[in-house]
Amino acid sequence: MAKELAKQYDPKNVEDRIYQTWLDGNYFHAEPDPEKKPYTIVIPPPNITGQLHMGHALDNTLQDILIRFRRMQGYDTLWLPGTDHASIATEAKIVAAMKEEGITKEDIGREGFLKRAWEWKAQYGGRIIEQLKKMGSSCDWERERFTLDEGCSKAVREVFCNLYEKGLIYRGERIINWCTHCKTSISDAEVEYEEHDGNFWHFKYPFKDGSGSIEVATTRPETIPGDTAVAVHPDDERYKDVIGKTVVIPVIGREIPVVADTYAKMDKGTGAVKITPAHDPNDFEVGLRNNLPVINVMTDDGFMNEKAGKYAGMNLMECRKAIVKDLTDAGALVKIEPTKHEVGSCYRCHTVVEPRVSKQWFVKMKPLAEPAIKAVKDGKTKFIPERFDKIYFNWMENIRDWCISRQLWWGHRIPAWYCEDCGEITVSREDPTKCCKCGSTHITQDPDTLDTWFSSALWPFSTLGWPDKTPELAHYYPTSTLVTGYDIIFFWVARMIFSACEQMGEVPFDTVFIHGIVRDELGRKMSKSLGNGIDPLIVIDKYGADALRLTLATGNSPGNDMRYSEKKVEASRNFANKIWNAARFILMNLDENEPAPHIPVELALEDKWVLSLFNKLTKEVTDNLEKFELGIAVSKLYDFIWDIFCDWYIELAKIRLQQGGEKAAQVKAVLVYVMSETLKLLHPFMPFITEEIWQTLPHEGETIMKAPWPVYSEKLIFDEDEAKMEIIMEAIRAIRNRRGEMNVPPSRKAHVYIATDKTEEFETATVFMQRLASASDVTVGESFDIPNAVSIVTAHAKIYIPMGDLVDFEAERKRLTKEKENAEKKLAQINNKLSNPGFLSKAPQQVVDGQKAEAEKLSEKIKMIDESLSQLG
RNA sequence: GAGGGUAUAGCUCAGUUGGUUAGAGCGCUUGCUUGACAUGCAAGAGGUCGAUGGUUCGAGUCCAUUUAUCCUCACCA
Repeated sequence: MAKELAKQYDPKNVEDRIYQTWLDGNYFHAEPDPEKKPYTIVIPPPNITGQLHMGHALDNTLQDILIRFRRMQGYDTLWLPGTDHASIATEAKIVAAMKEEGITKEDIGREGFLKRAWEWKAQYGGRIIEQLKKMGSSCDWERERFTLDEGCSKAVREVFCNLYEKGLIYRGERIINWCTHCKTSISDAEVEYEEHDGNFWHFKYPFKDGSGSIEVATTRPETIPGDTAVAVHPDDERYKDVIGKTVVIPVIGREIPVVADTYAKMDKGTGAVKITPAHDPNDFEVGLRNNLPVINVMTDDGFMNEKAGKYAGMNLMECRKAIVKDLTDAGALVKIEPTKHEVGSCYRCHTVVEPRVSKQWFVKMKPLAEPAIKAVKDGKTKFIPERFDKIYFNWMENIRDWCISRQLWWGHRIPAWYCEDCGEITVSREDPTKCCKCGSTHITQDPDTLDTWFSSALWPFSTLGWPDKTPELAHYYPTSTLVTGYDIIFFWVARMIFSACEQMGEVPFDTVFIHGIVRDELGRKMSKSLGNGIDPLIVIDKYGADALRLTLATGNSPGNDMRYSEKKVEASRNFANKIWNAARFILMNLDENEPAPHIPVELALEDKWVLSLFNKLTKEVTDNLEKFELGIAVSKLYDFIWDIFCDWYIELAKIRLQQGGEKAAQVKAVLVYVMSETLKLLHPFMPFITEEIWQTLPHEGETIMKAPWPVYSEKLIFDEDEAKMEIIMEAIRAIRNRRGEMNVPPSRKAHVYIATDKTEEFETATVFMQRLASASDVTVGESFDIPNAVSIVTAHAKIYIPMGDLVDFEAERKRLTKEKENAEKKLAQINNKLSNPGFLSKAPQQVVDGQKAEAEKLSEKIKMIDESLSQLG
């Protein structure tokens, strides 16, 4: 016994230590090597406010699998990590922390606030990175980036100026989504819609000339003080005569015109609609077309302002109630109609979003979207699974201009300066000292910052040094694969694609590998409010990172959601333990001076069998990984290791190990070879345990991480031996099956007689039968006549076990009859096919031959069952 | 309103370009202290692949219709 391992695998003794050796070896670091093909992944940068959750665990497991696979295949592999400053989320956290201390942003001012934010980043920004390391992520930590670091900021500034100079960034008064809690504008993508119960309130607006009234409906009565018109359709016969007339807003008393606009739909409600340009996107358009004034009646924190008259100071809901009451009292209410409608809320704080007119910076999207659509249509970037390109196209084709300015302090400040003298805007790569038009030095910078997604949109190239021409950019760009969840396609993936097409003239990545979200055991989204989130770190602590990774990689197909359950992790943990014990068994049998893994010259049947299966496994796993079928790849590995290698090969190996000498040396070599090669294939999925075992086994090289990926070998094809082995295994299974049915304990051995024409196979199998089928002895011959025996029929043999005292002959006859019927049924099906001329002429020869062979096997089996039945008497 | 996903064993899910008898894990039943592993070994029960129709020699897989369920997008008073 050379080395000894613990009886059970304990990841706690292994994972941190192994990770440290990888760091010490600098194995994750990449330097551009022009001799090698690059393979690059940039991490979806987690927020610095973030804590590792299951989504990160899944996302990073998938990335690490791909990166480790390609690294072993010999690519120049770079996985570039980093974090996102997450403007709105981070600022909210810091503001909340300050609130605890009783201070506000305004108390400490912009500079003081930013100082605090950077301190906060220094303190907490590294937390998520440390957590990613726990997962085993093999990122090049020397190249870690931050969206607000110097290089990224330079890229942001370059892109802003670039787009501004091309007229693709502009400043204007538009309706934007306003979050009254975060007190900032947000983009369309940042609004989440949810169905709410609400009402249509129908009100009468009287004509000024006393000639009756016009009825309008609204779901938001609090906007009434901001009404500046009532619109009707120009072709609407009912209202033909009122166009141009003046109505009086009830209670408010302000006079507004009735205008004709096609926006008013004749078949909706009364056909007349009130227009509030300051607080509704459509109304804003109507206002522009009809030159209506824009009256903003709300403050930036969700209250009515002085323009709302007596309602000033109320919050929106109070105002709604008050207005409804006042209008009702004034007799203006016609009816209240309950309804359901979509209400937008802020994706960060879930406060109801108010549409509001405001002066903001926008990116003109149409010219940017077109090349980005074309790039995907031309296949320059492929989505996996493919169906996500539809989602991408749908969004890109219907995109509206992107509001990029935020009324926040934490972020990239907008590089625009306003001249107090001439009003000109100076946009510049370097901070200007004077107005670009009049030369005045009285200029002030825009106080706003950019949408956090503006900087993450540049991530694939800003992190490689752009706008500078670095060797990294030249070698690693465009990146290879982007791994992310479908929930982030609009926010991030689409914006990276159009940004890269515009700035680099090239797509940012070849492939977007999309995964779903990890749900809880009941299929619900994991969320803070439900409290159903599972902390990956706790799972790792209990079961190990390898078990968690295996769980997330198994049974997960691209783009689909998956449910987390602890049972699954348990099964993964058990698998880790299984491998551990297989290794333990091998090590127990190795000598001190065991040679490095190699294939011995002399091979036994079972050696060829296992090598042949391993060889096929290598090909399949490689193919699957190249096609992003990670779940399929890992389940094949699982099956091979557990069923083929452990349950069969190791059991058979014990025979020769006990014999010692040459035979034992031979089988040891095969054990070591297959084990260590299989560990390589498994390494991307379970990096820690595979490294730990690989290091303990005889090996060449420093780390399994850099060991060459196994390749399919012509020398390891042993089809005939595989077939022979299969015949033997079939017989062993059949014997076990019969013994099992009769509840015979393994301790009760019995002589086994095998009547077969495959005498050679079964003679080699004698020892296998003794070991695996409780045979005391085995006699192989052409035919036997053994009374009172249990008989077992396989396609290639008729097996007798004289255990007459245990046999119920009546049951035996029934069983054999049933088995015969089954065989006959199948045979009939196959013969049916084989007599079909269409099948014979159109099916591939391989399939036809297979069916013919199967038919032969079945007839043979039926013949043998008949024999057995007649012997029963 | 538009688009999309999913439906396969009691549960959770795989199933690759259509091809022998549709798989796994968990759960269940039976038997095992087989000197790597009870986080284990062996055996077993359990499925008309949501429904209908079509294409095909052949359909869980492709097409159409339909039901259930989930999601995304959308400015409708």
